[in-house]
Amino acid sequence: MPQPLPTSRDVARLAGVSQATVSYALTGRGTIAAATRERVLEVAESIGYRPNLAARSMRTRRSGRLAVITGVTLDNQLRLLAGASEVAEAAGYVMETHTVDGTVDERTARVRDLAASGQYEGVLTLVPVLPEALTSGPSDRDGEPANDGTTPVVAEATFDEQMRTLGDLADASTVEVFVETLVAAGYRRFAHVAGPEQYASARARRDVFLSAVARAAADPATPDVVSLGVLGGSWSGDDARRAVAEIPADALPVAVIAANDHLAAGVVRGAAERGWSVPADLVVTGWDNVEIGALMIPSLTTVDVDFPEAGRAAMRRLLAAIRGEPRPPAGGPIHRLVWRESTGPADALPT
Amino acid sequence: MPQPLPTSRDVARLAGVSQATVSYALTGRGTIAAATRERVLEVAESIGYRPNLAARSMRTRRSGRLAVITGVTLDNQLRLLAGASEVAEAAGYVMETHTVDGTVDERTARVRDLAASGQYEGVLTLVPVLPEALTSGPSDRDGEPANDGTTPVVAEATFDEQMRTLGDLADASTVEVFVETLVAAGYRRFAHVAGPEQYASARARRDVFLSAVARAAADPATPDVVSLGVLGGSWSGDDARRAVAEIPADALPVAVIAANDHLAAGVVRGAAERGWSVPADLVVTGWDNVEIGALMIPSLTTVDVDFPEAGRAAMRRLLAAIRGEPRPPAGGPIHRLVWRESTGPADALPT
DNA sequence: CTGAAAGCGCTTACAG
DNA sequence: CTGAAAGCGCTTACAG
Repeated sequence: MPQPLPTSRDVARLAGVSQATVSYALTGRGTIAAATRERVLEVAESIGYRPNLAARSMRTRRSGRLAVITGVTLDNQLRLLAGASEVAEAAGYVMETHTVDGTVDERTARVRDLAASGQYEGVLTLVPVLPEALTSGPSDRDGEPANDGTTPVVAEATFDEQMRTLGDLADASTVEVFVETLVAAGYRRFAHVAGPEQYASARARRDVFLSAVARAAADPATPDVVSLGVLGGSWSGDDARRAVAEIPADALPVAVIAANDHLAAGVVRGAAERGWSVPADLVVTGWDNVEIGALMIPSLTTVDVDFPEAGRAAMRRLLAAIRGEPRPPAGGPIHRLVWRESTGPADALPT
Repeated sequence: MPQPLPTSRDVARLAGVSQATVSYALTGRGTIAAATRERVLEVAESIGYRPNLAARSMRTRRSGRLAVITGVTLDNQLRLLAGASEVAEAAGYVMETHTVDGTVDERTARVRDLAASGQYEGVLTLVPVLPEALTSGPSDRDGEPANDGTTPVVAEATFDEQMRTLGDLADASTVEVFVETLVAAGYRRFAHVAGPEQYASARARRDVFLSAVARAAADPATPDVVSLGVLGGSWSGDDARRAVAEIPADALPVAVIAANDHLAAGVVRGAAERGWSVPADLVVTGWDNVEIGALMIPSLTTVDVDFPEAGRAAMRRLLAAIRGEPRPPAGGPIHRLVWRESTGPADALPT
């Protein structure tokens, strides 16, 4: 049933040339007369010839394929993948996606395994892994080479020695801006509704929250700033809703930094259930700029994350590593604060 | 720098056997003594031998790879892909994702091209294409073979002769349940906030809305049921918010069927801007069951869509086509109505 | 139960 | 500028 596909030998026979000439005509590599080249291309086209990529790959030892490791949970990963795929395709690579689950060690093992498989010219992981799985490019000054293999492995995010996460997406420094801005606007009591401990981004946001509030409290100008603590600990908006019950009633007005928009939506709902008004009694910030957040009542103050750009940047780093080029310069910032109704009227806050 | 990976010849030499024996030991195909097999496996393991898949593929003429075509827009696609990938991996295939954009004709051409490339054992498209791009399996009674190629092509959704979409995800029949239930609850004036014309799912929801309202109006028991028309026409929640302005003020109470949750959120906000209360003055339904919809005030009545199952089902159909098996039986329903606050108190509506 | 040999479809020095 | 030949790493009849 599977009728044989035409091969370069067929093209050669029909065009009255050798297989080598067909190869030269198609790849544009050797030297070849324009007329010959044209005739070969015509014949190839006419019989619907498509080079067998497996054969080509075996001969050239280049698979033209990249592996991208993604996690199971976040919807945002698709936008990351779209950005990465855009850059990979433009560079002539096909991207294969592998989904991993499990602990850091398991993810790290999976990444090493894919790199060792020899099937790929490079591996990009969008989920954090231990540094030992990564190769460092020739000009990558800031990390010691850990993977001695031959396949470059690059990560969007990695763990440093204290198991903190480094990477664009895990950068939580905008939480500091939230806190400072709200302190300047007069808020004194702060709470954080955190995401799960095992998420690097969740830990980063929590840590920045705690240090920013501590710094404000240490500031002689605002000695009355106080942290009401870290609540929650999952990505469930319903948990966030329940967490509002733990905020003391006499703490109003209170400012809540939620680890993402779903949690922020839960906080709004939890506040309503206690008869609190947002933003009059409680202000809240989210993260991710989910589309619906702009339409909620009140609309959510949040952090817009340029996922496609993060994906593109990560893929650019992988391509550079494959080509032995220096690590490309960082692109623009991928985080942007979006102030909306959930933190009060715009004129009460800086833009 | 790229130090050569060990080959089956290396394993053979080290184990003191022939290359053929190594192949038999690894694939478990020929007949081989248990002791020999074990020794070969040990050697292979010890030198970290991994078969070169390109070479194997060239010899067996089986690539072990499937192409999945996905669109650029919907976040939900990731969940579809996850389901499809689960089934593909379990069957021993690697899945490669290709993103397409453009018109139906362009998408159709792209799918045909991928099928003709000979790189894949099968192609699954999650975006609608014309039937001419599809192959029909040997036992696929309900469609004539259009693609004469050798690579099976299966679609999650396809267009019929009237360019209507057929497929699980495009099934909009639950819109009918929304309308009928709201008519039974006493609502008489209905509006639809539609998605973009070029989306099959948007067209299907609009069509079912129109026919369901027409049917209710034709029912002697409810002759006063009336359609206020189709508003909107994009996936932008902000457009939906503005569309509320087109609803006549004297139409209250009104029931709005929105094509998805983002649009429904826009409708809620648009209603608030006109001083209308949801659900007292206006009830609204969405689609997709986005996580945040359960936390909004009011929470959104919606349709939960089992995207992973839709992906699994589509991949099962592709695998059956590849194996020449009959089309697998349909799984359970992938749509489930979720009644929430945006259509009024639960006790006023059936569950 | 095991090995020698052919061949999958390409590309690439090397001659001419 | 073009062709003959080798070889990428596997698998698979076919002998033995």
